[in-house]
Amino acid sequence: MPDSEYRDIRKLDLFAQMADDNFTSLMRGAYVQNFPAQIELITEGEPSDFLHIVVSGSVDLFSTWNGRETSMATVRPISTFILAATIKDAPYLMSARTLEKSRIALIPSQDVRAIFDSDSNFARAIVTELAQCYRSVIKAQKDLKLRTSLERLANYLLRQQRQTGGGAAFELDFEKRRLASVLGMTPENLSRAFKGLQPYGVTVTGTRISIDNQADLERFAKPNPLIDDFST
Amino acid sequence: MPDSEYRDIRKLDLFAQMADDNFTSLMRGAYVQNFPAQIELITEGEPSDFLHIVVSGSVDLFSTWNGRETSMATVRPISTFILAATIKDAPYLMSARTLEKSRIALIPSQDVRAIFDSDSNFARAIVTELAQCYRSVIKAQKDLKLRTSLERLANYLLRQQRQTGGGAAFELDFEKRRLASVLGMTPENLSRAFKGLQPYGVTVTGTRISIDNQADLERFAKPNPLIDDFST
DNA sequence: CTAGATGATTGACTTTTATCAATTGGTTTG
DNA sequence: CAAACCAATTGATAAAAGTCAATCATCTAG
Repeated sequence: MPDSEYRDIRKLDLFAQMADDNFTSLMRGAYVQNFPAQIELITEGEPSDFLHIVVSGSVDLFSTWNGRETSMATVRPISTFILAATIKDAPYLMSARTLEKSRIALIPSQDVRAIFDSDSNFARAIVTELAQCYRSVIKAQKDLKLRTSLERLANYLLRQQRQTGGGAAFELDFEKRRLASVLGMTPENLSRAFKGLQPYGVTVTGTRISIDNQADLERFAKPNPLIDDFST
Repeated sequence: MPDSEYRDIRKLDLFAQMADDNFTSLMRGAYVQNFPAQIELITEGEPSDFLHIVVSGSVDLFSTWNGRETSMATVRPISTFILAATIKDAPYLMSARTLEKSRIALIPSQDVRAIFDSDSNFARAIVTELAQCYRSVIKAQKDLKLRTSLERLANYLLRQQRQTGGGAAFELDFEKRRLASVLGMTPENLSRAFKGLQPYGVTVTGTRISIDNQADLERFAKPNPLIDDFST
């Protein structure tokens, strides 16, 4: 693993406070691999052999049932995924596939569990990370249960706007079909939902979104930190 | 706090492995209180001052937005709730109200955080608990995004059946209006959904459910451990 | 026991969302 | 360049779910 990557991973909240020895030992057992786009990295139901870290590129976490599929989350650098399965030594609940050419670090789950047992700083970091993940899913759940698809889209746009710096115009960070899946609707419906937001001053040109009337959109979307603020 | 309750709490996975001193010190700062039914114990958005433990009775975790309300989960004895908020020292994401007369233990959040820092067995238990909670919400999320309301109800009934021992007939464990909310539908819709399951051999009499054709219902519901098995 | 309250159900209707089919528009590739 | 492909959009329709109002059933308080 190149030194710069090693240092980047070390800087992750999850690893930042742990003992040097333990980090080194974790990394000794780790692979780093380049994957092309659209490769299925893990499949739900399989045992969790590795904790994964997205070093570059991006990864889609998705689930299937009865021939249907839904996108649960997108993982972007630099962060980990399937920490809970690793810790519990339980089967993956979600599958993962690369969205683009990606570089992924794989740390054997049993190493993670072993060092978790011996390094209390690492254990604490894991707690914080898991609590964060838990709260994120709860927010997603509230979004899904309390809002219509139009409201979900409106709030998604406002979040995306904030995340890209707050300007009136910004780019969607993934293709619309997957945005639809993330938001829990069909692509056709997303198309119509974008139209439905026109009266509130939303203009769409390809992947470019322009919010022409911030106040109107916010009045409609009613964003709420207990749903939309991913940092707390 | 009566001795028997003290011992029951001590037996919880979360506290079972921690040092005696630390447990005693946690409990010294704790209150135990009896609440009547329908009392709002915590309100979403408030700072998380206490980790709560349901000693007896039951508690509904729910959320609201824009005048709408949805039931997120039910907590039954003996377990804790809002652990993630306590650990992160972040605002509650859900409100909680007693469903019936309930006995609740309240442990000051700062005590939990302090002992979490010093007792690594406790920290480990918290990790396991959080990972469990996280995976439960992911399952709920999959249930919601991948299934229609009829399928959710069918699978709920099968889960409930298993949980009550597996017999063909069993009781619903809460009122239908709240079941509807948990399943993400309106009470009217739940009524119709029960009718919709009649062709698969489901009979409803008040809160009593009878599954007359197990195979048929399962063929329709297609239960999946990665969604419906809450133990992994 | 009865009146009142509350939850459950039903019917009629509307809204929301999904499905299917066809078209558009851009991109890739032989 | 043209064919092939694929995501996105659009229109027509169907299915799912929500809303509103009325009624029914159950339970409880006086």
